[in-house]
Amino acid sequence: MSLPADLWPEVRPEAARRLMSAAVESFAAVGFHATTTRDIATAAGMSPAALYVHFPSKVALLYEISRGGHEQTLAMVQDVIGQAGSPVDRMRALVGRFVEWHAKRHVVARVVQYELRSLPEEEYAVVAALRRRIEQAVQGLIAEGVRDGSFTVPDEKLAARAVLSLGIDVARWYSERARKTPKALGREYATLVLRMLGSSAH
Amino acid sequence: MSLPADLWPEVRPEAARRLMSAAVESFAAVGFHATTTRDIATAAGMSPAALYVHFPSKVALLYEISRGGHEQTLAMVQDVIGQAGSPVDRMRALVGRFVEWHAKRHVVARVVQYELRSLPEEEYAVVAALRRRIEQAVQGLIAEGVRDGSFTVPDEKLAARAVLSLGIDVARWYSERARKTPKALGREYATLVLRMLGSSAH
DNA sequence: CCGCACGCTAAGCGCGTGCTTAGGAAAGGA
DNA sequence: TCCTTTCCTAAGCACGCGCTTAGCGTGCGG
Repeated sequence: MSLPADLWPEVRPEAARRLMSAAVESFAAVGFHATTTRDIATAAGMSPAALYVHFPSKVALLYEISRGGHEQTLAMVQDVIGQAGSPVDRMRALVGRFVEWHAKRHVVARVVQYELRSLPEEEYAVVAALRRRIEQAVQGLIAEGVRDGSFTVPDEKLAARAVLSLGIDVARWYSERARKTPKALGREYATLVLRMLGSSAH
Repeated sequence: MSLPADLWPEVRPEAARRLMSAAVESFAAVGFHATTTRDIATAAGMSPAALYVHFPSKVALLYEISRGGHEQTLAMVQDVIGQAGSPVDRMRALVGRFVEWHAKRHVVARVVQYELRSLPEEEYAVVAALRRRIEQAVQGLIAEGVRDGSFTVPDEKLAARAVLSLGIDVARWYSERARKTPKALGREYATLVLRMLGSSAH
């Protein structure tokens, strides 16, 4: 379960990035509370005290990872939805990219999606606001498709939730041993989603 | 977030059941590792030492909850799939029941679905075997539908995984504040799934 | 009525945790 | 060449954890 060094290329110094990478691996593997600062530091090739040079606390490290991952996801969703194209085309692209991201980055996606409750209240509120924006963007796209007749769903909010569920749950089960590439998975899931939304154009 | 006392009616004595209920609540709320034996015992109205009268360890408590939940789920899946009826009818019933179970029992479902990695290796193997049987049963039903022409999916295994993902992810987001009842949610998700599987009979 | 068994508690143990502190090494700038 | 800053380590602190133990109370059976 390797983590590309390009996950957070902008993080400086390199030692902080190594700590984040080590933290992501362990948070994904065993969870935030089962991960110790000694685990993180050792995996980063440092002593436990070094963690506190770069981060104020262990949970601050989780917050950086969580916020960054959510910001990346929101930016990607907004980028796709903001493109020109029919709701069907944009939904196909959105699901393809969303699922691909969760498959390709399933390690960090697992932390992003499943360690929310380990965040303190204020930090959780920040991340929850990002999540709402993602869901609202997807729901908006579905509403557009309903208006122009491409989609037929009785409950737009529920449909948005189902679409996101499929992508989010990829983080739970995808692994390097999966036979399907992230891109292929994204394409197939896009087909499933368009059918689910009642689109005949697929 | 209340838990019906009928979740494990067969567990005796009543003190053990109170401990399991308290454990489920806390495991669902903050996770296995963030839950302490003092948390569990206090919520059950006992001292920490009392836990060890009924369970050999904290993780044994988790295993009881996890195995029981998986057995209930497998029994329900096998019951539905074993009924007479077309693949479309049985899939509609299956998704309806599966989603309803995860919504209604979202607290224990959250423990069942998201605390697997906290189980020791041998206990995990037992639960993983139960999960494979669930997935194989769903995949078998999809294959039947493909054979009789009711479903059209390029990848039966992936379709089974997507179907289960929708249900499993309900455990993550459903709450008492959800506007939709578990039964209504099950019905709507069944419609979405039948469309997803390419069935026109819905 | 007495003794035994069961269920529980109070108190504690040994260990591991998140985080702190004092000091050292290396690099860079004056 | 010397001083300052940055990054790190070794060592440790205070606390909380999972679990154990000795003893008590209650209920039941002989």
